[in-house]
Amino acid sequence: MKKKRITIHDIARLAGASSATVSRVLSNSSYPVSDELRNKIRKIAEEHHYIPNRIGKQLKTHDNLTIGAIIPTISNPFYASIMLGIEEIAQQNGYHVFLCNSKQSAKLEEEYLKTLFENQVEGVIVSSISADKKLLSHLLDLGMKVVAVDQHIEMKNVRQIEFNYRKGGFIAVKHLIDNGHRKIAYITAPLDRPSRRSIFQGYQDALIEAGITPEEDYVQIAEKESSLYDEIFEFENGRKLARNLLKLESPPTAVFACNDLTAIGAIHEFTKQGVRVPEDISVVGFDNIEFGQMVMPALTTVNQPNYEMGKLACNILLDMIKNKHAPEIEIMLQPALVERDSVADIR
Amino acid sequence: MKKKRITIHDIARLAGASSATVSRVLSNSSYPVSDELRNKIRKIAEEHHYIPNRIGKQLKTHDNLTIGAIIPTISNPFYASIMLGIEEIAQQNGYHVFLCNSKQSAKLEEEYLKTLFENQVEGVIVSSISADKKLLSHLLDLGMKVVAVDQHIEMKNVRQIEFNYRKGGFIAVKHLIDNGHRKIAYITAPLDRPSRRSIFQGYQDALIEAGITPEEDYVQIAEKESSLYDEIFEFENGRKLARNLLKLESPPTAVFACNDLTAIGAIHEFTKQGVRVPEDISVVGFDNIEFGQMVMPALTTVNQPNYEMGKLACNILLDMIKNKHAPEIEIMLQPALVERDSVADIR
DNA sequence: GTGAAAGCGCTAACAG
DNA sequence: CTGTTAGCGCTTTCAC
Repeated sequence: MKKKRITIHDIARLAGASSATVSRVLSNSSYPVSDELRNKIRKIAEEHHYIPNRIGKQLKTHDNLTIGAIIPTISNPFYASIMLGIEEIAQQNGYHVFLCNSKQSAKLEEEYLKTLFENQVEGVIVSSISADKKLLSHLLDLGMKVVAVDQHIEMKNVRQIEFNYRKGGFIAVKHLIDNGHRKIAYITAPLDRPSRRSIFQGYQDALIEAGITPEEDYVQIAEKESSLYDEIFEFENGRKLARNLLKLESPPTAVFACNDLTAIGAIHEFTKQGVRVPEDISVVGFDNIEFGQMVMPALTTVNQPNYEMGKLACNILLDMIKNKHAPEIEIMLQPALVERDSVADIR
Repeated sequence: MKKKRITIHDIARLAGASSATVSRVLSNSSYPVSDELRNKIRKIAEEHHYIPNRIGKQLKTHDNLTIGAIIPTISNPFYASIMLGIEEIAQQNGYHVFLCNSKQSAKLEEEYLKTLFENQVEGVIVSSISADKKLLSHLLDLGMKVVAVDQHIEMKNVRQIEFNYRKGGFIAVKHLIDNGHRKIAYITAPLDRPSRRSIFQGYQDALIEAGITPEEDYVQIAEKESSLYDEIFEFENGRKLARNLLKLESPPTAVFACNDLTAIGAIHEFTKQGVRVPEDISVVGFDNIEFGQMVMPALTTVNQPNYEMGKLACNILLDMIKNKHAPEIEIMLQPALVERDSVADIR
C-alpha cells in the first residue's frame, strides 16, 4: 500500500552506478560525469519520481534552507503583512519559513527560539517581546543569524529594522497644525510599548515646535489592553476616549489616534453624537489599514510600509546567511502621510 | 568566535559514558539508566546548554514534528484565521508549521508540495487551487498525510473539511424573507469558485422555497476579479453593484452580498445616495469580519467559523499522523446567522 | 570519470 | 544498567 521512498542508492543500483555518482548528477554538482551515465541516471530518477530527502543532505551540509519568523500574532494585519513579505522573499530564494505566533508570551517566544534552533533553521526574524536575552545570546554565539523587526533588540550581531514611529507621530500632528489646528488631542492605547511611546513623543515634538503647550486633558490613554490583538477592542477604545474628549470644557478641534482602529472608533462616536467629521472635528489615524478608505469620511492617516519591512527583513537575513561578512546595518523605515478626507483646514 | 555546537558525543566524552547512554537520558527514553549517571549527564548537558539537533534524530526516526500549510494568501484575514488555528494546535503538540502562500498559483502550490515533501514534513494542510493532482497523488502513495480545507479535493486518503456555503446563503436569505422581504437581490464577485456558487445556490434555494421566482436583474455579478486578495476591490465592487441595483425600475428591498466587504461597499453607496439602511433597504453580508461591527448600521451577516476550521484541520492531520488508522471523515462546518442592525422588518 | 568509504547527529538493536 | 555497532540519506574526500 504505502510505497517505499526511493533514495539515491536505489537509483544507483538501478543504473549500475555508485551512489556517489548519482548524488553528483542529481544535485547538479559541477563534478564531471559522463553524459551517458548522467542521462541514464536522470532518466531513472525521473521515471521513479525521485524526490530528494533534504534531511540527509542537511545533516551533512548544514544548509537546510529554512528560517523562522516569530511575531506576536498573524491575526493582526500589521504582522500578517510583514509575514507575507518575509515568506515571499524566502520563497523566491528557495527558503521555507516556520510561522511562529508568540502571542505576546515571552515564554512561548523562548520556546520557539529553541525549537527552531533544534530544527537547525539558518536564521530567524523576530519581533521580540521578551526581555530576557540569555538564550538568544547563546544562539547567536552558536552562529544563528537574527534580525529584529519592529521591536528593537540591542545586541551585537542582531540586525535591526524598525519604523520611525516618532517621526510618524510628528508628521501627523504637523499636518494638523499646518491646517490651523492648535487644540489637538492624542488618544492612545496604553503607552506600554516603545512604539506607542515614540508616537506620543512625535506628538509632543510637533506641538512644542509650533509653540503649543501640550494640554494634559488632551492626552487620553486607554486603561487596559487585551493581551491579544482584538480589533473591536481598539475600536471601542476609540469611542470611549472620544467620549471623554467631548466632555471637556474646551474640546479639541482635532484628534490624533495611535492607530486607525482607534481613529475609526472616534469617528464613529463623534458621528453618533452629531459632531461632524471633519467639519466640527478633524481626525487622523496611524497605520493605514485598508478599512480606513471605507469609512466616512475616508481616514487621513500615516502609512508604515509593513509589507516592505517584511521583505527587507528577509533579504537582510538571507544576506547574513550567505555572506560571512554582511555589513552591520540598522534600518529605519520612514513614514508618510496619507491625506484623505478626515481633516479640515480651519485657517 | 563562533562556538561549536555540542553533540551527544561531546557530552558522552565529558561524562565518561557512551553516546547511547547520553541519548537515552537526554531524549527521556524509558530505558533504564542509573540515577547517578543520569544526573551527571543531565548536569553536563545543562552546563553546556546542550540543544539537540533534530535533524540527526529525524534521519533515523522519520518523525520530524513538522507540517506544512498551503493557503492562497495570509493577507486575507479569512486565511489568516485558519492559519492561526492551525499553528496554535500544532504548537500545542510540539509541531512546527511551514507557512506557504500559494498566491492562487497552481505552479507555486505544486512547488511547495514538492519542497515540503523534500523537507520530510509529516503532513500538509492545503486549500488547493490546482486541478492537477498527479503530484499530490504520488505523495499520498508515499505516505504523506493531507487534509483539504475550504476547497474540496476528491481523492482517497485526503480528509475534507469545508464550510456549508450553501446553507450559509440559505439562512441569510431566509432571514430576509422572514422579515417580509420578497424583492431580494444578490450581489457577488464572479462565480468562478465553488464556494461562491454554493452561496448563490443557497440564495436560490431560499427564494424557491418561499415561492419567489428569482428575478434575473436582482442577481448582480462583478465582472472581474483581482487575482490576489484586495479588500478595496471587494468594497468597490459592492458600491458598483449597489449602484446598478438602484438604477432598476423596481429596486429590491433587500440585498444579500457574497461577503462582508461587498456588503459594506453597498451600504456605503446606499448611504451616499441618500438611501437609508435598513429603513429603505436591508443588507446582509457573509463572513462575519470584525469590521462589520464598526460600520453604521452594524452589519447583519453569516458567520463561518474559520479559526475553528484551522484548529480542526490541524487536529485531524495530527491524528492521521499519529494513528495509523484514523477514521476517514469529512467534516462540514455549519454557518450561523449573526443578527445586527442592517435588516429591517417590513412585515 | 567513477567508486569506496567515512561521517553529519542521533537512535535502536544487540550484547554483555 | 551500559556500551558497541549499524545505519537513516546524503555529500565529499580520496583513491583508482
